[in-house]
Amino acid sequence: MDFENDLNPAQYQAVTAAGGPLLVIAGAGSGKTRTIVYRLARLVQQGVDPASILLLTFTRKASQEMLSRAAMLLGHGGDILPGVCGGTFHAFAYAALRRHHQTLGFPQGFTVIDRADADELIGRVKDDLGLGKGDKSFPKKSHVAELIGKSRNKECRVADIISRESFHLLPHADDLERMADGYAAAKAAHHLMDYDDLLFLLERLLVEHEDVREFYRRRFTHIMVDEYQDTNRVQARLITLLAPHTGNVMAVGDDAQSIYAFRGATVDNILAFPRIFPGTAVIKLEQNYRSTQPILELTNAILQNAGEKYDKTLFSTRTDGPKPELLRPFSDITQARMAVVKIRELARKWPLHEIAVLFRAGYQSYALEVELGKANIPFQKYGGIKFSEAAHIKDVLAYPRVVANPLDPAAWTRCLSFVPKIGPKTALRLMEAVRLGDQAAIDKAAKKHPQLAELFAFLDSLRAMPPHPGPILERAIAHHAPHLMEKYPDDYPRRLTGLEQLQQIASGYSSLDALLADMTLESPDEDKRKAREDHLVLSTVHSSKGLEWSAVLLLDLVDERFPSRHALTRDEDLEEERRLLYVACTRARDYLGLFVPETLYNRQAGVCSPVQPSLFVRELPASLCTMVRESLSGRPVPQSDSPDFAPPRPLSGSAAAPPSGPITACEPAPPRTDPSLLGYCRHKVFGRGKIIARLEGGKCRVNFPGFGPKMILSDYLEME
DNA sequence: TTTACGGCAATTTTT
DNA sequence: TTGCCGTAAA
Repeated sequence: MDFENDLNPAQYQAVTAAGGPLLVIAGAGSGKTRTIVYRLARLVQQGVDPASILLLTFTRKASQEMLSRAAMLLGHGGDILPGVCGGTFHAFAYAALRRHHQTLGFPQGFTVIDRADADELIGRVKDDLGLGKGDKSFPKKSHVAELIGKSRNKECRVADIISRESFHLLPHADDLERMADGYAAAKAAHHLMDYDDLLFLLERLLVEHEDVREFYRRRFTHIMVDEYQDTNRVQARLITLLAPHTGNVMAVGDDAQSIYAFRGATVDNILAFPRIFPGTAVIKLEQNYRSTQPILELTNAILQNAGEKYDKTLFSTRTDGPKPELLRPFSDITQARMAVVKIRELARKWPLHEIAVLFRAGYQSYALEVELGKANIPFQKYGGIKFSEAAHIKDVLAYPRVVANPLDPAAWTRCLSFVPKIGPKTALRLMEAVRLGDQAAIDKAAKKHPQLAELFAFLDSLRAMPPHPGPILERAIAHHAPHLMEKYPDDYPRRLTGLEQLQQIASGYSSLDALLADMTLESPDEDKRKAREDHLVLSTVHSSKGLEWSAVLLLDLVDERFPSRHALTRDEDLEEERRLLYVACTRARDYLGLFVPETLYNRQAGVCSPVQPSLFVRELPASLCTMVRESLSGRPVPQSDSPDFAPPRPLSGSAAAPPSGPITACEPAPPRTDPSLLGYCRHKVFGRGKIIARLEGGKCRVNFPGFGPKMILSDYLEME
């Protein structure tokens, strides 16, 4: 290993830094992973026992990649560096809690629940408290779950979250607090833990049990934390608690890439690190190995207007390359077609899997997905449903879950839902009967439903088996197969294949609990990146973190979409959107294309309305990109003049026809008396009404039942 | 109490 | 488009 040659001076400094706290600010594409891997390898080479190194990462994939690369450096072949304890905070917390579960008063262990299970439980709490019945203004259970989760991650009251970002729910604040309490109580009663509990409970374990804390502080002499900018407050406290006596805590991150504030991550952690660990050496990695200089100039400009940060300016030795392009389709609908044309062009230069299309939110790629289908371009979407979230997987896992924890309500309802005539209510009663050991009630129900007796017999037989996940899963799948066929008649074979994969995964485990926890903590959503050969990549910006492509296209860079309209009111939210854009643009190696549609199609109104380019695009110096307009044929046309962000002129009047094709997209709007514009509409005060006529000045005559005809500005109407 | 159906709203990001 | 929720029928 030739550290000096393989690394640049800053990287070398980070890799060879002596003991003590170390903070590495690693700009995008600056060889962050390389630095961690080399440091890991060097420590081991210097005789540090791998088992005394703790490597905390954001995803399991990241940790595996680092460990196997370090092993390679050390000449261990393709193996993963043996002994190093690596994984996510949640997975580490789970392992620790499991080890010490008696200490914490969970003699029977516990089950980790995912977001869907939490939603369900919260729904039940809502019913129990009799809240929200017939009240349309009461938030849905998943929304409530979100609020509760946020309050825990940010460590404030639910009411605070509400008053900060959902003030329309303030009338329900008390009820929502009660639900948060009820949810916590329900989890305790059923031996369940959600993601947040894992972290808080680990903290409690370490604070209250000095012996346990000392155990870990001695066991790990070196702690390395990746993506430190995405840690929340508990996670930072956990690091402090775990910090070894040697003081060897290394945090790596980039404050400019902090994009998880919505779930409690705070940039403060990385900014405060040197204060919390006095004597911290701070090293900045600023040389970028990924992108061309023109792309970096744009990304640096995006950061220019950011608030508090570690100042850094990325530079590259790759001075060549085209400027980023600003692509201007007529609308978000024609954007999809224009993107396909662009993708075809890029695909002449790079394989498809070197091209990615990124967007702010999952739904923004729907139109493109349709066009890609028509154009026969294969693609792979990231951020979609994960393997372990697929319904059939959860269905099958419900059986072993009942075996592992007979108090698990979500698991019971799932199993029992396959017995005809048994719904949520009966399922709940049966679970109670099981809990109380009320054999009479169970027998009675079993007599009534023959299939129920079968199910109980089956579950008992599972319980009687030795606790090996492999065989248990095999039986569960066999038992479930008929239901699968019934539930997914056309999709049956594909899902069965998925279950066989699950069986494979399960047989690699020796403990049922560990399998179940892993399935909720880190779904093996595989290395489909490399596995699927030549697929275009579609991804949300969040899921693109840490990845890179030769060419990157970014969709919908207009106000309300990116930045998202939810982020427009508060400054800190807007700052996060800016960093999100920064992350997106820094994924590109050679080509970056930014789509800025001139109009957005409004489905309800059936028209396209003009939009402003994204705030972040507007503030960019025009010289940093090239503008390309959409021609009538859908082909891009380079513009000789520099970008100009005067608000786009309305195509005709206040509305244009829906863009069904490139040509019709700019046909003149129909005359104002066109009957197609005389449909039904809604008004905040008068309710539903019928438009009788369109008048000058954007006004309409509308007939509201019960109120009679009124003259209304169409801005105040919502079309149906 | 279950199940089927239809209306209706919403649609950010996720360990 | 989906998916949630309330309603009505069985």
